[in-house]
Order: sequence, then structure tokens, then C-alpha cells
Amino acid sequence: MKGQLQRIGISYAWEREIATCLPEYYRWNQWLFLKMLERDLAYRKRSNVNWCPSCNTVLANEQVVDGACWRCGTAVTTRELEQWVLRITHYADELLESAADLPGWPDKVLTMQRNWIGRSEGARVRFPLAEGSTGFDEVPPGSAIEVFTTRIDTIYGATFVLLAPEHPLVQVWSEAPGAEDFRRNMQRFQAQDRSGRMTGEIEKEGFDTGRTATNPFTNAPVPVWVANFVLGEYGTGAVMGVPAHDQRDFEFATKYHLPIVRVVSAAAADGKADDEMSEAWDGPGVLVASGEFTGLPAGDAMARMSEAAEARGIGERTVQYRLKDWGISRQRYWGTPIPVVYCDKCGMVPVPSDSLPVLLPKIAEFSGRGDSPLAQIPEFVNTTCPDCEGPARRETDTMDTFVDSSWYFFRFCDPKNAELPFEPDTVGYWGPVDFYSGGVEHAILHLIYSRFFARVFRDLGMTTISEPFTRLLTQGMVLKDGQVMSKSKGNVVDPDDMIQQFGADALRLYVMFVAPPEKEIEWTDAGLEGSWRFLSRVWRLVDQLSETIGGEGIPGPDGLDLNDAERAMRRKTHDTIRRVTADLDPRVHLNTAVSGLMELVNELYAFCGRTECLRIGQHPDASPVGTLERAGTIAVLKESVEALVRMISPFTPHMAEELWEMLGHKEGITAAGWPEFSDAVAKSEEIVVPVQINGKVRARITVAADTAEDRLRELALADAQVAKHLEGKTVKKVVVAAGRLVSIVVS
RNA sequence: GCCGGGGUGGCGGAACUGGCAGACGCUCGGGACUUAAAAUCCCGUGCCCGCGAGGGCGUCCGGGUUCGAUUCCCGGCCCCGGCACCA
Repeated sequence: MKGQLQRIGISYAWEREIATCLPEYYRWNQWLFLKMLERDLAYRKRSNVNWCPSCNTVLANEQVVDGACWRCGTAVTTRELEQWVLRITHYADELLESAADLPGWPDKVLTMQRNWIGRSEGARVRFPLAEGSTGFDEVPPGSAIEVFTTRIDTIYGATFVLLAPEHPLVQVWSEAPGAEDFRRNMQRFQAQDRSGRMTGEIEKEGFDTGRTATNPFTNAPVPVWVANFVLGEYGTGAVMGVPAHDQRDFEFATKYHLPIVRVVSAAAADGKADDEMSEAWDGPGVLVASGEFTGLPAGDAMARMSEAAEARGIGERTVQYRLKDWGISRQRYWGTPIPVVYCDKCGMVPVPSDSLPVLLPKIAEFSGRGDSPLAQIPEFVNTTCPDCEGPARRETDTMDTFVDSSWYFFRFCDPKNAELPFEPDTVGYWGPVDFYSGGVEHAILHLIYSRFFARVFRDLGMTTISEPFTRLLTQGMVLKDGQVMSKSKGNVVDPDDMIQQFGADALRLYVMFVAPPEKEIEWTDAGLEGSWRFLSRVWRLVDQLSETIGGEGIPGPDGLDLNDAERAMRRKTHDTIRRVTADLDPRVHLNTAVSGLMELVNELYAFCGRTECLRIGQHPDASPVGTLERAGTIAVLKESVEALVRMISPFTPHMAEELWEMLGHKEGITAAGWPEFSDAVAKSEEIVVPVQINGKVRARITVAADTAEDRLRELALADAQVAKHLEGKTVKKVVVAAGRLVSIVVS
């Protein structure tokens, strides 16, 4: 791969190369992990996790795509495991809010991140379990079901409570004597999870727990049900059922004949009578049947009711995120060993920083059993406790490889540092990354993890950088036969073949030219030859003109008396520099930059043809057929060709270097730098102004660019073509805008 | 369902701030050069009518604003991407 990158001619600072699988790098993953452990940003948690049965490993939520493993595409299942988790939610608010301060990022990515973080403002409210209700004995006195809601204003309409199948109370009740049916239903719902839920609609189902809770606002008893559509991992795993104002609850209540009580009147809003309900009303309205809050608009009620709940100690306002902490434990061999040991006496003990790195052993058995390959290497597992020096076992899971990529850009600034992940001053000098490009598929993976890690380093005092990437360009993927290229699909193309035939420069130029970089492209090399032709045209042009325009002592065109053709050529050159400069830098429209250069070359060929003393490229060995005598022509050609060569140098550096030398320059082209343009020249001289008559372009007049408006009006009316169209008609209006636009309205 | 981005020739795609729609490249056709071919150079290539000069239509559809709309506004259709029973 490295050889291929070099053959394609990618500019890369190889002296800063790092490999994240080497201890010189991953020891800093371990270092950072220990720092996060100290700050309670890393913790251990037993929970249901995404499990890929093919890779035999855990996956983070971000790594599950449409219910399948991001890496191999196998359907993901659920497992309960104890895992190391990084507390990304600590930064949820900051990650969300500062998304507004990333003007250099595409909206698409920012939106995806916002949705992924998923902030919801609402309230947690406790529904006490009704004393004396069935099953009350299994829970401590005073127990309550806490629900999360964004619509506390509808709480008077809460006629039942729904629990997720994974809710702890459901677990408790399923173990009660005689709860066989209960347990069976619960297990069935839990099994439904993932695949069923992801691949399509699953039927809303539930069962009555037989328990009763109390609506803390109405004080009415409400039944407690388990429902398969309530998510265990979001909010509190329990919701209040308000069938009148939530479509899901409405369907559920209809199916199981639970009471529907309307508490927000839509009458004012939708003009319908309140009793005609065929679906839930989640729109605006005024509260009805809501005790002391009746008559309030729903918005106001929300604030008042939250305050009331807080005052009475039955709930509080809260912010809920969809984002969850990042589980990083992986049961893979390739990954950073997690630097902790487990001691029978001392429990979990972090490996001291000064004994890092914990080396990944060289040999591993790949058992395919679903535990970490490291667990089978006794020399690795068995160690001594850093605290008591007694026998201890090492953690055998490794870190998600996304840990490696979450801060490597800082390491590039200081790749050889043996004392620290990087010297803060060095990253202070280089960072943040000015321009970052990658696939959009990283929008909620790498790009959110990196923003998280940058903040961790910042809070450790290592940097002052919050946002690691100032400008982000999400480049499109290159597809073949409508799919991402991959060896297993057999739809790859080999750049080496194309380099063999047309050269790396033509290939690179073509890739840049074929579409804007953000766009996904379907690969075809049909146009590759065209890029090669363009480079050949540039070569021939310079080759054949070098004798005439190369060398010292040729003055620039400033101050020379230029004829029309020379002025036009010069204008084109300056205008091209202006365009290409802008295309490369703020816009990164590489395709139009290349087309601008092609236009300039076309124009140069035409100009040479018009001077009738040069026959560029008619034969490979053609040379000037006459002697160029006009100083203006020579000067303009020199200026234009040199500008061209300087502008193609980013695209084809070696050829540009040679051409530059052919033009008689001793110093390299790098020293010559980027050509400058004169705005006055680029926009000077004559312009063609379309003349519209009743909205149709009927004529064009050629005028000096700085023609005054009233003069332009005069010229337009005086034009013969225009006069023809005005015959026998009355001119009602002549419009001149921006000093150059003419439109004539006639009756 | 929600959010984001789109819809322009045979194809990839241009069009900057509302001002010649289709730059540039590919494809295809023609010419020059050549004994011939390749290469190269030049010309043409949105659709329709016309021998021609020329004329008409044309940027998903329907309206609107404007002297003028691919561009701005309203409504609709379609496509792509992301999220999705998130309470």
C-alpha cells in the first residue's frame, strides 16, 4: 500500500509516519486511559451490549449499522457483559453546543452529530407503587417507577405506566413465585430486541404485570404494563402512557382497552370536537381536565407542572441524551491492551503509568470462542498486583481501534516523543488540523470520538484545543458497479495499470477533474486519456515555445503596446489565475480548477494559431514557422505560459519542474511560487453585453467594461440589431444594472 | 415519520452576487496532414422546424416576484443520504 501511495505521488511526510499497532504509539492510549480512569471518565459497567457473532466481539452503538456489524455486515445480537466504557456523555452538551461553532464543517455532518447526541428536555416523574397492590411485597416500601417524559403537560391523561422488558422491576417480578407466564413473555420480548426492531415494524405488544402505581398528579391508580416498544436503555426504561396524546400509547390503549383521557383540547387548534378521536393529538392546545392547570396553554403548563413536581418532590426537570457512553472493550487480538489488573485482595488496580506499556504478546491463539485471544496466554494473564504484589490477572480485552484514531492527528505533530503523547507546545504550534478530509461514514464515529478526545486532552491541560478539525471536507467514495470497491467483491481497479499506461500525473489529474471532491463517483477510466492528452498539450506548447519565450531579457507586457488579440490573451491568463486560485483555496473545487487550466491551454493554442507564425502541435516536431517579431506577443506568451506552468505544478510537480527549466529558469519552480493576477487586467477591456428585448436576448453589444450607464443605454439603442427589433414599437423602459446589463421593454 | 442534500444534453459535470444555460472533459460526426493508419491540429455535437439566412422550445412539474429566474418565493412530484417505537 505504501508503495502504491508513493507511485500515485501522494505527498506525505513519511518521516512522521506512525503505526498505531506499535507500543511506541499504543502506550499513550494506555496512558490516556489511566488519566481518564483517574478522572472518572473511564469506568466499568455490566450491561447489554451489541455483539457481533461473526467477529466475536462487542460493538459500540456507533458501529452498528442498520442492525448489522459495520465491519462484516453480520446481524448484531445482544449480550450482557462487563465492559470498559468512556464517559463521552460528560461532554454531550458541549459537543452539541459547539457544533454551532464549526463553520468549516458540512451541515450534513453537524446535523448527523446533533441527531446522534439527541438532546431532549423534559422531566423525570415518579409514580409510586400502590401499597397493597399485587406484588408490592417484592419491592422495598416507598418504591416508585420513575418515568421520563417531554410532555409533562399531558400527565393528567396518563392512564397507565409502561416498562421496558429490561427494566429492573420486571426482572424482580419475573422471579416471583408462580410467574412463569410473566417470565416467558418477558423473555420473548427481550429476544425480539435488535434484529426484529431494526429490520422492520414489530407489532406493539404488552402484558399486564398485575401491579398498580399511582399517578402523582391525579392520585388515581394506574395499571403497570410491560411493553415491547419501550427501550430499556433510553431514559429510565419506563414511560407514562398518555394514549390521547401519543400515537404509540394510543395504539397500545386501543389494542388492550385501556382508558383514553383527553387533557389537551385541540378544539381551538384543529376545529374538531374533542370526542372524535381516531388518532392521538400531539399538537398544540389548551389543557382540560387537568386540575389546577386546566385552561393553561400546553407550553405554559409544562413549565408550571415541572415546578410543581419539583416542589412536591415527585420529580424534576432533566435533560436526556440519546448518546450513550462509549464501550471500548473488544475481544480481539489487535488492539491496545487495557492497562488494569484484577487482584483477589485489592480488586481492580490500574497499571502504574511508569510500567507502561502493557505489551501485546506476540503470539496469540485465535480460538473463535468469543473471549479475548489474550485470555489464553498464561504468561500475559498471570501477573502480580502493583499494590500488594500478590498474584493477579490482567484484563484481557483490548481497546476498540477507534481509540487509536481519536488522537493520532496530535501525535503527528510530535511523532517521536518518548516522554509524552505529545509536547503541548508542539501541538499548540501545529494544531488544530486546518483541513481534514475523509469519508462521510465517519460522521458519528471517528469525528465525534475525536472531538471528545480533544476535550479530554484539553481538560488534562495538554492542549487549548477544543475542536480538532477546523475545516472538514467529506469526500465522496469511488464506486465500481454501484458498490464500494473491495477485493472480496472483485470489483477493484488497479491504479498501477493506469499509471503504467498514462502516468500517475494523468491519473491524479483525472480523479480531481471527474467530479467535485464531495461527490460519490462511479469509476470509469473512459476520460483518463483526456487528462493525458491535456498534459501532452501542455508539454508540446512549452516545448515548442521555449526557444522563443525562454531565457532572460524578455520584458513583461506591462507598458508595451498590445494589440487586441494580445490583450485578450492576457486577460484570459489573469482571469484564469483569479479563478483557479479561488477554486483551490476557499472552494476546493478541484474539478473546475482543472477545467480552467484546460481552457487556458485551449486559448493559448488558438492564440498561437491566430498569430500565424506558430503551428503548435501540428506535428510532434513542429517548430515556429516564422519568427515572432512582435514584442507584445512574445511578452504575453511568456507571461501566460509561465503562469500556466506554475499553476499546473501542484497537479504534476515533476513535469512542471522540467518545463520550468526548459523555459530557461535556473531557480526551481517552487521558488517561483504561485502566479499573481491583476484584477484590473482580468476584468479589463471589452465585454459583451446581452441586450434583452421583452425578456429575450435579441442582440449583443461590445463595450468597454467601464462604460457609464447612460452611455451604455445610448449604445444599446443605437445598435443596428436592436433597432431592427424596435421598429414600429414604443420603448417603455431601458434597464441598466451594475453598469453592464441592458434590457429594453417595448410595447 | 423527522433531519439533511439533490433533480441541468448521450455521459461526468459547469454557470461566482438574479444577467449569453450547457464551460471543461468523454462520446460521436466532419475536415486538414498522410500512400495509408495512428497520433496531432481545426470545426461541429441540447431538442424541434428550415436547403438557407433564421425561427421555436428547453435547467423535474405548476404558480409567483422581476426588464430578466438553473439561481429568489409558494405549492407539488421524484431521487439520494442519515436517524428512526428516543416517550
